[in-house]
Amino acid sequence: MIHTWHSFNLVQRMTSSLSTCLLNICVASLCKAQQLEKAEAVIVDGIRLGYLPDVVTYNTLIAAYCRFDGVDAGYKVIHRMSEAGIKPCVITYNSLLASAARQPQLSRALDLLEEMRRRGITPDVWSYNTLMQCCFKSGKPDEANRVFRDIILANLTPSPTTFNTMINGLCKAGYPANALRLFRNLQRHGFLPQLVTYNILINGLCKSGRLGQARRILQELGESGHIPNAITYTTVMKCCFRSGKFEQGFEIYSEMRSKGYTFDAFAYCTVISALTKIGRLKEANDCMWEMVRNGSGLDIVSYNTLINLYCKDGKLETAFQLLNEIEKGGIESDEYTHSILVNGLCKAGDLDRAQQHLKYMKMRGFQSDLVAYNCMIHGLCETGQVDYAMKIFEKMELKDSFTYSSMVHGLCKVRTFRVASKLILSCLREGLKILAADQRAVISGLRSAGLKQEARKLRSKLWSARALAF
DNA sequence: GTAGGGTTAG
Repeated sequence: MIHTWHSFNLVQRMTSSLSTCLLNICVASLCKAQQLEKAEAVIVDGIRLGYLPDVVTYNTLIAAYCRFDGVDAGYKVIHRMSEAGIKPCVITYNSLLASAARQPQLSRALDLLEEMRRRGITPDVWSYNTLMQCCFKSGKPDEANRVFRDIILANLTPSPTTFNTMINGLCKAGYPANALRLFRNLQRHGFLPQLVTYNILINGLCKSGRLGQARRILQELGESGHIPNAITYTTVMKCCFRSGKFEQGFEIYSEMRSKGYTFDAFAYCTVISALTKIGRLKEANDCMWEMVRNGSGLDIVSYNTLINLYCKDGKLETAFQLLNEIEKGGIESDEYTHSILVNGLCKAGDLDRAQQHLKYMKMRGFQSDLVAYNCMIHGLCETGQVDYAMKIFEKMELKDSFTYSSMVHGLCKVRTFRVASKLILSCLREGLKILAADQRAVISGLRSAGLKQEARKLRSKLWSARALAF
């Protein structure tokens, strides 16, 4: 009797776990298809029919809400989870943390961590890795470093991701030398770099102009036994384009093709923008159509690349049409999209419309409109409206070396060398550099205008600024 | 449930 009862119980348990498993598969596939409301409905129906959800069901749902709609959306599900009598676990909170890191919202991430501890859920190395990533993305490398030290000093075993996140974060924060030092230190302590690690480092070193070191790491990657993947190829290709070695970059592109690597939007955009930059528009167009044919679901970066190509090809109306279409399709444009368009309008000589578009950008409130303003300054100077450019220049709160260079260049064109010289000096005070050609133009301009004393003074200031740069 | 590559201006 007892034996029968026991088997019955076992069968019941097995059936119920099987039904939960089915439910989870169903919820996961709906979440993947971004049909979150349907997934929730399935959970409700499931409960009615005896398919009981478990922590995995809710974790899947929360992860999807976090990915598609942000932390708050994910967090709301925790209440429904509790109502169903299921307690969140460390994975639940790690999804929420990841979402906070993506934004990034550092204070939110710290609150979540605190809440975990309060609820008796011990954060694991994933939680801390994510927190580190969040610190880096919030522009706080020191905080990230502190978390890193905590991981090492606490009873947590750092994972390869811990090191990769740290190396990547240091590169992105402008400390590639520290990243390389950490990499070497870890190697000395027996850390075997993963392919990701090499990719991170090659990219970081290349972007900071350390081509020799990047090449050395690429060579080490070859000797490590890892097979470079499409990401490695795209990274190295981009490195070549950045340093003006276009032919070498295109060779890597051919090699990637002949070796049968699958092209994704990252690879296509790298090639299309390089071809666009050097005016090989026919090839850029061919590549673009190949991407459109092959690529499922182009994102805003891909569209920006296409819009840029249309602008450079003189097809401004097509560019604006494309913008309309993508926004109708629910993809949000960003500051790149509109800076590209402002630049296109300036290059086409339509300064009025460029300025209108700049106003529109301001109204939409993008993260930054610095590049668009720089294009405007440059465009106005090129069309002889230097005074107007200067007015805009003076109103700009944020300026960079492009802003100063364009303005100085424009002032030289109308032989206003004294003002140009003043601008160079304030540029130096802000720690920015302007193009050497524009520096020379101002010095020789001052001289030719008989302002020899001022020319000498500017030259010596520029000289000491260069001397102090390292 | 965490980490890597792509888009703009002088």
